[in-house]
Amino acid sequence: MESSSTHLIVQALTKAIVEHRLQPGVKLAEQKLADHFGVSRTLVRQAFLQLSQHQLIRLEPSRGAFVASPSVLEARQVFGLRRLIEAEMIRLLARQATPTTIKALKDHVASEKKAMDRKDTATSNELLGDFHVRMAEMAGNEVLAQVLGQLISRCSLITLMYQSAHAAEHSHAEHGQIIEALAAKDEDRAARLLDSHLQNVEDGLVFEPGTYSEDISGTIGGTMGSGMEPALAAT
Amino acid sequence: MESSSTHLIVQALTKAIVEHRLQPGVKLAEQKLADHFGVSRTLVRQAFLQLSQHQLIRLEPSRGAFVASPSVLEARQVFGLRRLIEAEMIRLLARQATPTTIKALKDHVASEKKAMDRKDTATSNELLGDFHVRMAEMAGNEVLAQVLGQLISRCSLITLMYQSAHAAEHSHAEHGQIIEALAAKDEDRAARLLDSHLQNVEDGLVFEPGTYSEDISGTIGGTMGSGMEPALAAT
DNA sequence: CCTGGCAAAAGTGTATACAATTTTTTGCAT
DNA sequence: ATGCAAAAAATTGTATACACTTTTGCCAGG
Repeated sequence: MESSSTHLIVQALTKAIVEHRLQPGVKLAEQKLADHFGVSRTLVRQAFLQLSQHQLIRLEPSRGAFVASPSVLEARQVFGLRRLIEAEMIRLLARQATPTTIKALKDHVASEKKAMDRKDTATSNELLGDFHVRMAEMAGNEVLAQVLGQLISRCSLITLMYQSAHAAEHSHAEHGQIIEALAAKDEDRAARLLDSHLQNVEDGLVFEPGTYSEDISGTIGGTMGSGMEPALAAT
Repeated sequence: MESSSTHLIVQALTKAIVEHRLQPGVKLAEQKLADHFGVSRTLVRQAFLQLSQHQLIRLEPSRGAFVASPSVLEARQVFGLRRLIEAEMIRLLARQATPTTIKALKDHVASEKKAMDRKDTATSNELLGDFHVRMAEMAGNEVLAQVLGQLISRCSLITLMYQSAHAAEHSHAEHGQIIEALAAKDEDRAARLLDSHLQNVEDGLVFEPGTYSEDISGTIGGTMGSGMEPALAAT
């Protein structure tokens, strides 16, 4: 089992959702997507199942799949869990960080910068999120990295829905500061910086009830891939 | 989407795996299970996809589904993450625990005892694990409860594979102590107790390389349900 | 003009069919 | 007997078919 076709579809849809080319609440029709990817509904459905487990879409019985629109409560809980996990993670990392680790993280932040400089918001959003996963990986716990990875995917959706105008220009700079603290083996400072980093993003969210219309049937398959630039929304 | 039939199959298989009626490495044939549940392979496959995301089975392309056999490394990482998450969780809980909370937890531990008294190892294992999920739920973060729930499922597999003879008779008693600390709003003590609780279980594991044969094709569909008593293996 | 309800269209849920792959069996030579 | 090769059987991967549910569009009645 586990065809790679399915995996490709999952990746394509995840990217589209995380990059906000598919907006929260939009319906995903099986046949349309099947045609778009040139496969049968079977594979699209398999992809749906995986995406729903990642909480990127929600499945309604007999009604279909919709891009998830996380509630305010859920948003707070996801951020809460991230803070909780990452707080400990970074202490682990600080204790065992080698020059190689630091170098890798610095390289990562450098590519963040490159993406931002050329105004490639899609890529820079992705990289800004990946920074945290990178840290988890280097803390030497794949399970942690995996769980955190999923939480961060969900954060992309959340930031799209609730992030206020200005948002995350600071994220990149804060990443740099965190690395410095890690390099200096200053566990406490690193933890403090990371926590306020996450707190900043969370505080930047505007939690207003009932934004986003439920099923503006956007041009799904049509724009997929050629899509417009996504909004800035990162961590 | 999301038929409840699929969900039933997932639950049945999860139960069978967690209760150790299906041993690590055993192959799960689609048609056999389909016949057993009286459905088509389609639904079994959907169930497989979900189980693989929960890391309870692994899918090998063109070869099929096998009950997962977590590596030593993975076992340590899962426990590591649990310790990390639960350490903070219990502090949250201690701060906001109400008499109602305490009552609910006490009731839970009471049902643990009942199951243990009547030597119902399957149920008591389940309840011992659920205790931790209960705490997560009461800490008021569903996302946390959900993530922790998955980790605990994986722990069942791990304890089966690596738990030494005596194992977790202490778990039940330790749960009681934790509740007392929570009731007393003694955050530090609760955290300490929980941490050593998890540490105890982890220490009880014997990590020896290459136990468990890979594909002893056990009587899968045949014994499902009537199965032998599972080993004691809990948290 | 709005509303309720019925029929058609579209879409989802599950089973089955068929192609592709892997595993097992068979038969032959060493 | 043992090992290898080809054939047969079993199993998985994907597509398609069909039943059932939801949505849409239309028309009659208010």
